[in-house]
Amino acid sequence: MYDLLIGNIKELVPITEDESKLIHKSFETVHLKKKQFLLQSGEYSNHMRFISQGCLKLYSIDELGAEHILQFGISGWWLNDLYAYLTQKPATFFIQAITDSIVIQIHRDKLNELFDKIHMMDRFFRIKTQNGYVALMERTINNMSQSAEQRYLEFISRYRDIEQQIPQYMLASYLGVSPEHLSTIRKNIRDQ
Amino acid sequence: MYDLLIGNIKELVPITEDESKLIHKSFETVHLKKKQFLLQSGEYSNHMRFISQGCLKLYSIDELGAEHILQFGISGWWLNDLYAYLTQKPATFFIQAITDSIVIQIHRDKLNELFDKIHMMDRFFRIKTQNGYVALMERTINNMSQSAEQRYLEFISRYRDIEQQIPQYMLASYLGVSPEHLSTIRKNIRDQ
DNA sequence: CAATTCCATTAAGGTATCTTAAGAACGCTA
DNA sequence: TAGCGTTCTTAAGATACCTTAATGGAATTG
Repeated sequence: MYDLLIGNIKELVPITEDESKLIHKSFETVHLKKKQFLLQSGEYSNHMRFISQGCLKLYSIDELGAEHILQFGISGWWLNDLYAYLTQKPATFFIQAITDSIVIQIHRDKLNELFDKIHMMDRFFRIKTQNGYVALMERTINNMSQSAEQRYLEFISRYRDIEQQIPQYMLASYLGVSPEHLSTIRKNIRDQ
Repeated sequence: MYDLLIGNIKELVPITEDESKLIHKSFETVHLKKKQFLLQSGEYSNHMRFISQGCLKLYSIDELGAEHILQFGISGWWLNDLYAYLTQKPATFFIQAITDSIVIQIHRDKLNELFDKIHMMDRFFRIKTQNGYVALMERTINNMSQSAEQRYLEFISRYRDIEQQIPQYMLASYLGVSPEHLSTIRKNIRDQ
């Protein structure tokens, strides 16, 4: 189960056998049932989280009670309310399991220890964060320059594996449209 | 002029006098006239860039020729097409001076040398990127959950110093609305 | 397996924002 | 200081997307 995590790290930076053991020991495992929360708004987010199995969503709820999904995560992805983690303020986001899931997480204190002991861990998270930043940048541009239909088509071609694990209204929330509108978009595509 | 850069680094991580000299030597200075380009789509982005003076914009142009501003940068900010820098692929964004500007930049090869020589530089860019990621995350949520008027009000209260350096149609592009609509938004606020 | 809740579809009317077009104000530069 | 390009404003008609509401099918639970 930890092979996925260690493999994920080794893809980007070299680590020794001893270091990978130390990393393994520093993480803990969390099992989640469908709809169970890993983090709720108001709580403190003290862990960096890696999805070993399943599918989760990161979302916020606005003043009107509407849910806005910022990110999905599946096996092999990192997922967190990074703002809450970094600032150590109460979270503004929720993280919830969409399907039964297994998450491997490390406490901030342990991670900071790793940063001091293993230079490559700093580099690993620098690169991971840069990649995450780039993906978010692309998404922002897409949201600004593309129609909902274009965004939908891009999502399903890019993340077919995610689309198959989530209900359609969640995808609508991620795309920033109402479920009804996503339904008519799909109808229009069908009718073409 | 480099004091701002060194200060910017020291705000986040400790570095020695020798290291700060090495950092200084590794950067180069670029002077830009208003409207001059620091990077154009199709070019390679081989530098990490820090704004010493002035105001610049990072934007893309979509298939219809419309400009979408992803980020402004002013004195003391880092600004780059991170995707092009990291992947070493041709840039998809433009970086252009809005006012006469001075940029301090470091070539990727030199920066990678610094990463190997100075552990804290890895950490510095990890934290910087995390902060940038968090800011972009907030912006994404705001774009999804707020009206154009709310986004405008938030921008001017948060970035008054930027608003004063840029024409209104550029702010419209950043907010993702037409200049005409931003104008009517302002009129509505006035009339309230 | 029946009941109930959840989810996707469809349609109608409403709202936010866009597009186009025109003119007014502003700020350079000759 | 006149002239010219740039930026901002206003308004009208068009469009994308939302809200509400109703229906039927699918999934979950007792």
